[in-house]
Amino acid sequence: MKVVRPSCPSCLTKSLSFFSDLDKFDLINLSQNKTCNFYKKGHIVFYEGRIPTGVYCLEHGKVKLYRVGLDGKEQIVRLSTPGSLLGIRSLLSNERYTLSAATLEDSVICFINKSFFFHLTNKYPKMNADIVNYLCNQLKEAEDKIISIAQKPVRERLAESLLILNRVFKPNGHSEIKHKISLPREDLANIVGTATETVIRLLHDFKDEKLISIDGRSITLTNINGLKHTAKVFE
Amino acid sequence: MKVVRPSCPSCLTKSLSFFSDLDKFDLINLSQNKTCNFYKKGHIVFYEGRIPTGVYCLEHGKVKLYRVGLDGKEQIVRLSTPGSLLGIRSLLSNERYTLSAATLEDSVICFINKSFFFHLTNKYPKMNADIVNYLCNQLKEAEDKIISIAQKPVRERLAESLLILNRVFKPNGHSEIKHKISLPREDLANIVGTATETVIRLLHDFKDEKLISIDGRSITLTNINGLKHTAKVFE
DNA sequence: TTTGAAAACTGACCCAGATCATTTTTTACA
DNA sequence: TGTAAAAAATGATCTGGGTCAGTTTTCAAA
Repeated sequence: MKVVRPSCPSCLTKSLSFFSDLDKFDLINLSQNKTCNFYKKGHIVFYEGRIPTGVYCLEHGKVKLYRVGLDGKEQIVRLSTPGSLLGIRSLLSNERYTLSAATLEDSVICFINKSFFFHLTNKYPKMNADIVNYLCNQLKEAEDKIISIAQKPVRERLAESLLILNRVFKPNGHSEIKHKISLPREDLANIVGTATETVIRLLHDFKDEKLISIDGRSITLTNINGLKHTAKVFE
Repeated sequence: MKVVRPSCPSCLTKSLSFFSDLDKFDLINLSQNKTCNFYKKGHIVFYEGRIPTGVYCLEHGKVKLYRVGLDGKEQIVRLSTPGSLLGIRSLLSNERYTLSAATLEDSVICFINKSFFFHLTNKYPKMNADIVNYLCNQLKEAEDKIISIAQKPVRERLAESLLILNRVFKPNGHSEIKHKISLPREDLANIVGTATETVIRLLHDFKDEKLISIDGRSITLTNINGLKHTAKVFE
């Protein structure tokens, strides 16, 4: 875990994040009050059960938030992309982390301590409003997931998850370009809430149905509308 | 749906709610700015898809929040008890309702319009903090439910749900007294995320195992620790 | 370029829990 | 108090998808 020193005023993900309204002075301040680390793929950012002492800001890379069940099986609850704050829920409600976070690829993650973060939220009311909005969105997505897992068969859920991953894993701003989803089948299974073997079998079916193409470990969606149809997603 | 007129300053659920810090003046103001209705058991408070114009405050009774799937099967996402605000998530994130709300028993529910509600949240910063906390809790509970549905067998989930219902349906403050859970088996199934017949069979098993007693339609938990054990809940 | 460990894949088998059809019990209300 | 409709209960059957035990492929490091 290497220490790196990106500066906040020039941070590329700033515009995506909660810090977009900070003035120049506070951005420099933020730069000085944060610590920033490089995490190799697969490394753990924080563990469930630990007490938060601040908040993590994902600058580059991808992170999974998950919980490990009694039988050792993990359930991925959410994926995070650059600009997201990790662990903010536990910090705000003053509780231990209820999820663990691990990187899905090499990532750069900054850490901002509690007191400085709250100093900022107090100074910028807009930040508070953004945070409320963020929590609302997460709640909506969590409720969607409850309904999806409770009611839809695995086939539909997998199609749904592939569509979501396609959005999440898309390179910045290039929505039209076909890109690869590169995630172990096991992680995919832990997102969908099923067994790895079932994911593999269904991916094979999807390939036969020309919905996706598989190249080694990575997946490309070749028929988005077809997938929406099999996912029974209509909007 | 009868109009009733309980006064906010003397509202019994005030102390449980987000309005506990309002001064006398604003409580009287709130009384005058709200409309309050009596809803018979089973009636709908709001429908998924509608645009919120304010927020509902449950004064008396019980409410289920649910979504109906494509096949007509409903999934209950959450239950609300007196003092809760209904529909606040959609109001705050300025979206349509994503869930429907219906009463589980005769209830009294007040409605506070958007502008007056935001007037209050602006005036009382504590209200904002309480709301953030409330959202955090709901998010945590939603995430718990995702993991529970994805990983636990129905038997464990049913035991878990009975324990939660026992807390939710408990008469005010009397935690030690054994009371009846009176909820149709179908609703119970829609909470757990399973078929009604499966709930009935498992309740029968629980009865045989002396974990609960069944009296007609209502259920009493007779062995809380036993249920915790079958639910694999440890805290 | 080789190689060995990890990931992906395949096949066989099985069971938790869904579905459907029917009977019995409960409860609301005439 | 009787009765009809709703809810609960029971039985039979079926299947989606989990589990286990292997084989094959991929890929990163030597």
